[in-house]
Amino acid sequence: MIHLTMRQLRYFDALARLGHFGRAAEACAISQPALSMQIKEMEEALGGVLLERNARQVVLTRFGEQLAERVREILRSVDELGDFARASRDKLTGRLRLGMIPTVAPYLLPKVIGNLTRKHPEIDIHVRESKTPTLIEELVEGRLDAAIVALPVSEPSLTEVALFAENFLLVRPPEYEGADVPSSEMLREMRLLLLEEGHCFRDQALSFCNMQAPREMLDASSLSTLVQMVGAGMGVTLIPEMAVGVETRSASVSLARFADPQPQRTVGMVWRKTSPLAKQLMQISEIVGSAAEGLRKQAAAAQGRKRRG
Amino acid sequence: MIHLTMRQLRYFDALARLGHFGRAAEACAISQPALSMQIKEMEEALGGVLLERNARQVVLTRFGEQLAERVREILRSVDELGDFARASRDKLTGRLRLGMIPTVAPYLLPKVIGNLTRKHPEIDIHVRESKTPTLIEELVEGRLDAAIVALPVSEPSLTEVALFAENFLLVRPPEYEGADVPSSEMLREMRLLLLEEGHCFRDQALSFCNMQAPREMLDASSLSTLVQMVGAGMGVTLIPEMAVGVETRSASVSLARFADPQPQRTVGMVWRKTSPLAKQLMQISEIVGSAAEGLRKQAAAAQGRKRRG
DNA sequence: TCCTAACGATAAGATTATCTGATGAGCGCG
DNA sequence: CGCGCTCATCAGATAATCTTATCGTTAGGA
Repeated sequence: MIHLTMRQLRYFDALARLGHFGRAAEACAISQPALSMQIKEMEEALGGVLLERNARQVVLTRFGEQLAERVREILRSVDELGDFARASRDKLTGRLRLGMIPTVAPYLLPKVIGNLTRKHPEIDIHVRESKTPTLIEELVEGRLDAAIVALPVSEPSLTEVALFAENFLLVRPPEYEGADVPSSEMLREMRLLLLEEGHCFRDQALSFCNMQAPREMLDASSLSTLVQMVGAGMGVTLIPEMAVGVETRSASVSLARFADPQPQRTVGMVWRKTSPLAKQLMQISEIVGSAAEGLRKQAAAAQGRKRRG
Repeated sequence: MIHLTMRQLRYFDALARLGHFGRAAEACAISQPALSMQIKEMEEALGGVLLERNARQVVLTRFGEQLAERVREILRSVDELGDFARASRDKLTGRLRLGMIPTVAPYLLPKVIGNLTRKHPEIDIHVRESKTPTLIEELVEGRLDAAIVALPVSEPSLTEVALFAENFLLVRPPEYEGADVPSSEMLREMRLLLLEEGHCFRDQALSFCNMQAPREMLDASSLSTLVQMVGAGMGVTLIPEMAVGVETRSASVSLARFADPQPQRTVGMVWRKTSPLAKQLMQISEIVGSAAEGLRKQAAAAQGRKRRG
């Protein structure tokens, strides 16, 4: 019977991911020779070459590639044993790797971390901010425990829970204050500023206006930048309610609410259906949801002040 | 992050299976203290008690039980990495754990082992002889690579390939030689000797006669015994064609073939759909099939001699 | 009630596996 | 042609794991 160790699997996984002995060793917090040796032993144990060492790079053989997939799956299961153990103890404790999209994170995160650590001091939150596809991939692969994204995700292996829905508000240069709110058709005639490609919020905004992406190449990398651009008179944009408090506080822009049906998005939390933390995550989603609720109330108040001010 | 080793998983698996530190240690080919230590470390790593050490026995906790299931699954995947590696090398080589039912094994096995090792000298065949349910269980759990049983098995996780169909012949005491062959209805009036419970061949025989099990408690544990009992005038029985050569050579019994539709069974080979050896197993099934073909020709010749002799 | 056998836990020393740091060899690039 | 980057190899150090011997507990029989 072939004798593989967990070490070998972990090292190989790192190597397969990074394609570089030195960096993989660093990721495993060991020296490069240690990794080389384990990989070599693994190849001997399996009786096949896992990767080709070309001068400038390391490439997985077809065999190595297929094996890497299986190994990843195994490591995921092994890591889940730990989660399962924690869940069995039935307390909200230990590491929680949480992903968030960039149009939610800056506004929701402080509140979430505050509420969560207040209610569960033993919890150890690691947050990663990425766009939806990256988050989903990491989630499915077990490198995240849960993610907060715009729904729907429609990934069959994931459970999704809606946290809240929020409207999009129109941000215009200050001289528009009090002007009529344009319909979605009229928006198409205006210069609409957008986030760069890959942000789901960009697509949602475009979809509301029922338009293609303009080819102006002025895309911003954050909502904050967008609002600044509007303040500079470069055009108009949309932002989610949640961002109102933070983003319009110090900018000289005019905020307006669309007529019904207002554009909106649903933000929710997703996790692997098979996650042993399911029960805990459901609890957490409630905490996050109420944090968001509080935030939206603040934002509404801020908008009121803004409009009156 | 929790650090579990493959050792710990293997030792725990053995312990969960055997429920006994000493025997589990023996199964792992280590000393009992070594196993105790690893289990203890595993419990510490997971932060939960895996089993209760009562004075006379060890019992898995609910947590341990659930964990054991996951661990088994993981170990199965890990072991399959080896199989996968072999399969990738695309040669028929290495260990092959093959199960067979007792009404096939004694007749087919010598020929199969001969043919297989002749064509593939590097193959290392381990055979286990058990009744169908045991074989299927071990197969599904990854403790066997393939099994030869009577079809259908109807286990959704298994692939089944028919190897051959064989008729059942009537075995009577010698004085019946040349007498009319009874119909299946008439069989019910005769004293039909059967294998003990659990053999699929017993059920197939009963089903052909369309009858319940008689309550005579004379069940035999092998076809060989059955034929001897017939020779001693205790009744009649059925045997599969394949057994004719071996079982009636030295017994003074009369063989007769039923009128069509003759009773029969289909013998086939099964393996996990997910087995990385699938390709190889398909090849092997062909070799086994042709071995069986040869055997059945021999058996037919033997029957001819018997009838004439 | 006491003794014994069975069982799992513990401890000390030996053994094996794994790691580090130094160094070597192959290769692309300036 | 030598430099820098990369992975492989080696020797000695360190850490993980094992074995043997022994202990404490408990159930069952004398």
